[in-house]
Amino acid sequence: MVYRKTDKVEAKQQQRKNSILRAGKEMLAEEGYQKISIKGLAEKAGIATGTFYLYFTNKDKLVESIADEMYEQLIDEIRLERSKYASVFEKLQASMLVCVNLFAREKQLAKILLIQAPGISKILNFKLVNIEKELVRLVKIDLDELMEQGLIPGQDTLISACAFVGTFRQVIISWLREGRPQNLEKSFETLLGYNLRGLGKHD
Amino acid sequence: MVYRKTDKVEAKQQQRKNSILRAGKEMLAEEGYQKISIKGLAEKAGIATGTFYLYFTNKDKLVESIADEMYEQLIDEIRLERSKYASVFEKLQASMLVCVNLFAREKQLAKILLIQAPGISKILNFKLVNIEKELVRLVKIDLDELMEQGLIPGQDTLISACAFVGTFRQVIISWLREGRPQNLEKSFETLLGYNLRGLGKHD
Amino acid sequence: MVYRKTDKVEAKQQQRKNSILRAGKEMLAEEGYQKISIKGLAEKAGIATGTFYLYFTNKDKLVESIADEMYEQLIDEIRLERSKYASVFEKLQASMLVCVNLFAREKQLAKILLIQAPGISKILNFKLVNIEKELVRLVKIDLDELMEQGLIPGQDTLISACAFVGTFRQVIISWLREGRPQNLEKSFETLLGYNLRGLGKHD
Amino acid sequence: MVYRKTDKVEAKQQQRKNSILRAGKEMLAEEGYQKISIKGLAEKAGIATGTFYLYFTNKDKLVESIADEMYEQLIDEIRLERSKYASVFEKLQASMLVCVNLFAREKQLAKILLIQAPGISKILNFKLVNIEKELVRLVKIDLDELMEQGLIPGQDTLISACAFVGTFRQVIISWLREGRPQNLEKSFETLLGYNLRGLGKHD
DNA sequence: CATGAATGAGCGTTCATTCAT
DNA sequence: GATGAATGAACGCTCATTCAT
Repeated sequence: MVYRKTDKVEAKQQQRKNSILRAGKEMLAEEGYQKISIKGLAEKAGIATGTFYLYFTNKDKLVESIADEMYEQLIDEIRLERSKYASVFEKLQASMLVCVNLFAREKQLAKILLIQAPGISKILNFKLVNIEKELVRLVKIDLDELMEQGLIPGQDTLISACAFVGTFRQVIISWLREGRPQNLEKSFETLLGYNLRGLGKHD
Repeated sequence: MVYRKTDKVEAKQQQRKNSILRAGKEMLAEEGYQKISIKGLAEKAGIATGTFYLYFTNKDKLVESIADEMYEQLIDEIRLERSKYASVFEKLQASMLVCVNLFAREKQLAKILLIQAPGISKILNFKLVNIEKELVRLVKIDLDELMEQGLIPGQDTLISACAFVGTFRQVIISWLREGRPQNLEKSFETLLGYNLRGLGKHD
Repeated sequence: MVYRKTDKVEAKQQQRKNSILRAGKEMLAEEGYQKISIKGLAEKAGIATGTFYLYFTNKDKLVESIADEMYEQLIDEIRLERSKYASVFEKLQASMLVCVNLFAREKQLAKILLIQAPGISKILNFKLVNIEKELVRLVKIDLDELMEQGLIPGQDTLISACAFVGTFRQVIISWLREGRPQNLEKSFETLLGYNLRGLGKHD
Repeated sequence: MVYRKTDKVEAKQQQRKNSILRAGKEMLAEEGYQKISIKGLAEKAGIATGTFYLYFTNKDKLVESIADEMYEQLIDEIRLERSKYASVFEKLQASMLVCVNLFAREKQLAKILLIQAPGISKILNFKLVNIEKELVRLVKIDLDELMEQGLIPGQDTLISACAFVGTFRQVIISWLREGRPQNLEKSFETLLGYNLRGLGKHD
């Protein structure tokens, strides 16, 4: 991608938009959607309340943007990481590692996605839920392939995919809420083992 | 004193309280806490707004009542069911079966607990989260015992307990959101197998 | 007046009405009109909320009744006491002494009349104000007579009557609010002297 | 930053604040505290309900502001006027003349202070009562001094101060309520004479 | 374009009054 | 007549959104 030389104004505007998004994520992670007041958000972003509406149609649209950004960030990283491996097992493993690492790195994102998602406006919830669904879908594709290849026994891969994702989800939630396990990334191997056994992976 | 609180009156009142609770659960399941307006709730329950306050101190207290009710319902059923079995494996299995059956029976309860829990007033969120934590705690106790008895290999039982609960959680969420798997109860065996393998249960 | 033999029921009802009036006065003196809730009033009077409306049309009417009762009590006592004396000076003196003694005896009544009167529904305020006006009117009649008799010099008796009543009013208010002077009745002589001098009473 | 708080804007805001205060005083004088509804007040002030809260924290704080304003206005005028005279008699006279003139000029203020004061929120009542107490206190100081100087005979100056203030209070109240005396300021001399005689001022 | 004061619909809650029992 | 649960209008207040500057 070739960068078009943006003039100062355009840069400033992008910067403003980003500061709004950043403030939005922060508040979404800490307080939940309803607690966000545009006045408070604007203050945090260093702008006037009215300015917010120059960048986002309304409160809902801001949160939609946050969701879209999160979706892209997660799926892009997964795509990128998967491309580095050849075997489906490795690809599957890479997918989950990306999630764990991303969430470990960006707690905020994790809180929004795994904890705050509901209780938000219908449309936003829909978007956030979609991220989760997409992850299960990707895992299911992998499992179907592994089954076809005879690397795992025949099974209801929808259930298995849910189970697979669910184990990670629950551990991450525990880590977010209670700080246990202390080191999320270290738990990855343990969890992966649990799931591979669960899938009945042939040695 | 002529006015007597007759059985009929008392029955009517209990009925009213229940209709408020029912309306509350319904709205909580469908819309989330913040979207509940007392006016709307009262309309749904077929009462005047003021009447609500004869039965509940305020909005928060209603949701607390719902949470408490759910907590008791779930934990009581688990306790009862566990008492029927002797082996830890059977007890563990019974615990999860209770959950699956209860949620299959009371979709609303499942939605509130698994989907809407956050984004609710701090105190309520705390209560709902506690239900989940309690479940993980109970499973962990079982796993610790199984490990001691040498029925499963040495492992980080916190991770395993999370994983265990997480698989059920995710499948139930999928069922709630997308209707798949169609028959939740039938998936139980599959899911149990996945987890027993994951735990490394000795044959 | 010959007492008609009332049956038990009628007695009970009068008793009830009185207990409502008593509770009303108490609350009016302590809290002011707006703070009176019918529920609280009923509780204090030992009746059910609905019962209140069997005895009084509404909240306003209760307070009107209280005002009427107070008016009669004060004016009747004044009339009675005045009748015991021949000279106008003595009658005037007797009028004020009645007020001071009554207020000293029934602090509640004083609080309602001198402190809480306004801020009450228009009509009630009107009634309470009338008590005060009546007192000034009575004093003015006395002063006019004294002037005619040449016992006090020529003067604007409206002003003098207001001044006369005002001195008592202010001292009583001070006593109600701050407890000073400690003994209201002892201050009567002092105050009377102040006013007689003020009126220019010939020795 | 393009938006600048220009003088014009600031003037507009001060004007708005004043119109709220004016509406508040008007309603307070006519209806009493409890009858003020923010919606009604806003309507009278020509603003939206929400706008009120940009200028005052809440209803109580508005009335506090009104009280504070009144207190300062009265006490300041008294201080100023007293400073123009040397003898205590003149100072005392000046104090009361200020009151009479101020109340004659600002009927509203008089109504709030002398008629509506009670029945208002505890804190406000406290403030308004304090104005009255302060006046009595000031008068008492003067009387104590006059007594020390031998210009008036020995007496209970608390009672005398109350009496003194009470005469003015009652006349002003009569003027407010009934329009009599028609000309308040003309009555001042009469009233002053009454009190000086009452105090036993030596010729 | 940026601002933040202004808006007013909508919230949770109270309470004088009604009415079925 | 007595009861107290039920009613719903009205309250003080908040906050997403608009718009004059």
